[in-house]
Amino acid sequence: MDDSLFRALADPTRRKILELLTEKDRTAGEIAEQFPIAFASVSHHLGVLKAADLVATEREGQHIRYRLNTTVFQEVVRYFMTRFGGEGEKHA
Amino acid sequence: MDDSLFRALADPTRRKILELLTEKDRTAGEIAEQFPIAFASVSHHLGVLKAADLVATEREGQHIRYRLNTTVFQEVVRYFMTRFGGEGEKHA
DNA sequence: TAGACATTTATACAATCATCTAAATATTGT
DNA sequence: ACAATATTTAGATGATTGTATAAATGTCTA
Repeated sequence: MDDSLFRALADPTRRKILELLTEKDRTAGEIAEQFPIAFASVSHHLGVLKAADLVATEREGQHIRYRLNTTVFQEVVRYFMTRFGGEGEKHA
Repeated sequence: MDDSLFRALADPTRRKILELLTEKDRTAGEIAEQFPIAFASVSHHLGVLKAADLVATEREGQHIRYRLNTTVFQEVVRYFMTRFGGEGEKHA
């Protein structure tokens, strides 16, 4: 379980980005316009998420489309369940 | 899902502390001696974990005993499963 | 190839953070 | 009450981080 993963999750803007990507894949611009900060700042956040392997990208002409890497989230869930797991998730 | 929770999890020393507490409850001193940093620094980390409600404390004479707050971990697991969940946890 | 659009990279800066040492607080035993 | 032990709090410092603006890169279309 890489350190970059938890650091990436520590920022609320990045978590919001991940939630946006839950709904559907989006381009960098579509993501950026959801936030009151500069495009370049969002791009930086996207870079952090990508470095943590939480998202993947694909170029689509001028645009770059981002999508969740769900595999990594499964690893996160597994991390918490195995280490601190307890019994809170049985029914899901 | 509080921001302090994710920020608390972002530091590797704090995650290690949590893993130590998985094995058994421990006093601040027992925890601190596991790390190469100053006791005061560990105490600071413990404060962060407590502020995030990831651990709870109980005074025992001169010592202060720390224990995991497993309820919060269940919330973390639920957070990931509901938002990004997918199917990675079915069999656990 | 030039210009427009989409995105990232470079650079700078203020804020936050992890750590340290020293001082303060709390408890116990003499 | 005093000294010893356990732990936290205060204050300082260097490193990291989130954000901004400006410049660079990549892609499309005329």
